[in-house]
Amino acid sequence: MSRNRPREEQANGQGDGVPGNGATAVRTAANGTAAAPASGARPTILDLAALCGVSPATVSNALADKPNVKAETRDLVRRKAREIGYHASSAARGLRMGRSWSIGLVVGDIANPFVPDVVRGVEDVVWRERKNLILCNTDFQAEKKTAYVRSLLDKQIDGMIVLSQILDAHDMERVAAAGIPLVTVNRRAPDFSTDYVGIDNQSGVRMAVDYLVSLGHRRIAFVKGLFRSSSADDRFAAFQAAVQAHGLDGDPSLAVQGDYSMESGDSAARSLMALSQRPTAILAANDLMALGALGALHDLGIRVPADVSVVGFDNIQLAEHPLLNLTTINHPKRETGDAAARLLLQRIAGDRTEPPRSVVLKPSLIVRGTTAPPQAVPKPRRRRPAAARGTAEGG
Amino acid sequence: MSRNRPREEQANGQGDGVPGNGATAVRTAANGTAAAPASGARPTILDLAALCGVSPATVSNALADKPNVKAETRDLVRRKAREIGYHASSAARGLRMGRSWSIGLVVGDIANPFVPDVVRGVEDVVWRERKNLILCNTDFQAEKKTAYVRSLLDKQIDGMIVLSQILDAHDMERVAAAGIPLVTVNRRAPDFSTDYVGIDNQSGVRMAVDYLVSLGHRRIAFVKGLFRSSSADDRFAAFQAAVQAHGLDGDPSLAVQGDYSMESGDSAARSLMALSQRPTAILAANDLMALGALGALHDLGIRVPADVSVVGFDNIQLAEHPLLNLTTINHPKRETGDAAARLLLQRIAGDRTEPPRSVVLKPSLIVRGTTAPPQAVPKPRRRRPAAARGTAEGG
DNA sequence: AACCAAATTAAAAACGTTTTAGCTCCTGAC
DNA sequence: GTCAGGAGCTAAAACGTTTTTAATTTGGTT
Repeated sequence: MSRNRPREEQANGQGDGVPGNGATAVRTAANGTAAAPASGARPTILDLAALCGVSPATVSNALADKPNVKAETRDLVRRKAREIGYHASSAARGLRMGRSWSIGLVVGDIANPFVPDVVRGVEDVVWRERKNLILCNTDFQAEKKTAYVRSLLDKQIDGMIVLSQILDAHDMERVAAAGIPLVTVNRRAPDFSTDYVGIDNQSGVRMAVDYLVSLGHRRIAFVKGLFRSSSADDRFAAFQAAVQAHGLDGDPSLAVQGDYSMESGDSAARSLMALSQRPTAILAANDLMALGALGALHDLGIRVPADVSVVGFDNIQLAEHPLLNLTTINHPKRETGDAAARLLLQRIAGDRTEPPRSVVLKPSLIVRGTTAPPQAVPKPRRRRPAAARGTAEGG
Repeated sequence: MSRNRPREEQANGQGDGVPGNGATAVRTAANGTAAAPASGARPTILDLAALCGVSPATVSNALADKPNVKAETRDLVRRKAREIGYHASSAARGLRMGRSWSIGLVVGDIANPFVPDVVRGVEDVVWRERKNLILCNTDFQAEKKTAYVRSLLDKQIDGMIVLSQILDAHDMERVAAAGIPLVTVNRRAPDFSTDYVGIDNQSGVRMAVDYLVSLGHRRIAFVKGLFRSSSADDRFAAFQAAVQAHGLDGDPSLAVQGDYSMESGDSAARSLMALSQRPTAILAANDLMALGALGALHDLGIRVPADVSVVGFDNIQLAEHPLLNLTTINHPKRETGDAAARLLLQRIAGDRTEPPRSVVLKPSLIVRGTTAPPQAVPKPRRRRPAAARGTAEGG
């Protein structure tokens, strides 16, 4: 190892007395006393220190822009560092400082079209601080969740964002014990103990129901989401409340269970259409199920929106395709990720003992082509009923 | 700090002379000599060693299941480790061993519906080895790409997967110099120097063209993808070759430039329909553009597939929705991620000097409802022409 | 009883940083 | 001419592992 004698090197470099003289330093490195790193291995702070004729401590301080190093020296170090392509080892730094400059992002299923958009939001702000994102896909399995959390803690992540699911008590406790900040998204910790970002599900559902009622609908069906994922309960509860508020028919057979998948939306619609007294409108707890319903209705030859109106929730990217043209409640996905990341970064930088904060984003109604007054046009279907309505943001 | 005197502790534990005696060890820990970790801080290997009355080296060996430790001791250590919740610090381990058990995944835009599916494939296999995935979203920006690569190298990642883009020469060189394995996906390194996973674009496009020709189409338009993303050139070249092979009209105005976005598909279709001599079929380099075209045709009142057939490429999730029902070429996305991860893991575990390998996956034709013989039904549009065709896998 | 090989374990040296405590100049004030 | 104080730097101690080398114990033979 060439770097076993920094002492000599330092004396040498110092003796030159001209720290600003790059040529001298280069010659020093090249003349056989071997300040340059071994060819293959990446340079360490010792190599750089030797090359600059200063101590590792000074190199560290110079690169960190600490005030206790002469401007001249700082610049020299910086220049040489760039020259030899020196970059501090994250592992060493992490070990010493007890952090990793990466944040863990725990999602249920990255392939769900809702998720990547919020991931984008997170990435955007995390990137600005040059932190890394560790993606953990749990498939909603408890075991995988626990294992990932443990792994993240071992890595001493700076913080953690959990999307559309909750950690079990043990994991939660571990995270708290490790003192790493946690932001939950779309699903609150049972004890409200963490920072939280979500959407006002109640007002979102309310908007949808109000709108349908304003169109004249009285029998409105609801396709529920799965309990384990984002606030399905909230949305259903809100639906029930809204229905009651309007004094509508609270027929329990109008509420059917889905699991947030397109298939479940498909079968939900089929079972609803099999009812002796059909609903005139279907509100689904997410867009995927709404789209599934749309597909089923199409297959059944039931016209949308002439025979049945359909409303989704989330406003995923493809919902606005002219052939789908789904009326839905917009969930600000990117903003959600953005807010979660901001909250997390603030918590990381600031006081960890402050009480938990919440950010509740506002949904909005997006009226497209799958909604109309009930029994509107009992004639043969026109080319694209209500398509001319276009995309308008309501609320 | 309670852990400042491991020496005494060890001597103490050793004096007991009964390493197998758990009770003794526990008493040792409890009797005030402080073998237990300080309340808040997480336990280190020293704490555990003291608690078990053995040296840190033995603990390490025991946990790593090295053969040179007595079964009895190993079990004791394991038990106690679990008891106090000991987990090795990744930073320390990484520093010592020069690796990080995480792999970097560089994507252009996670919000592109194609991407999450391949990410799932990667995650699945990476998870099996309990490695972490660091997600890097480059937005196809050179600067962001370079910065991420550097950050990944600082982290001493075990390996790297780059999706649908290429690293510039400098970055490539850095990665090579660091000796970390790299797998490129959908886009080969210019010098073929890395492992590669892709799809046979040529045969995919060929299938699509063959199918359209077999339906009777002679004027087939092509919507090109953007150079910077996945093998747009390959697909266009393959299109030209196929057209030529069938002796079709090679009218250059039938090839229009897109950028893989839905909007570009929309405007491509509009400009194609503005031609004095319209194409009877449109083949797009990806599904998003094909769906964009579908939307535009719908707006223009042009019937699909009666007036114009549309074929996509990739088979993204929503392409199979009954209302879109897009005929397309399936790109095995999950398998792509799977293969890339496998290749990478093999390279990490095995010989890094072996010549680079390639995995080229086979596309397949998925016939759905957006294709039909040209001029098939010049009568008023039926409810869903060709919908009954359903989903059949061809090829 | 002594010796040897094998089986276990311990000690110590890395790994590459950051930070604390001190050291050495130098400057200006007394 | 000394002293205080600050600027600029260095030495050395962590941080928590793994691995190499050395030491010790164990058990079997003579």
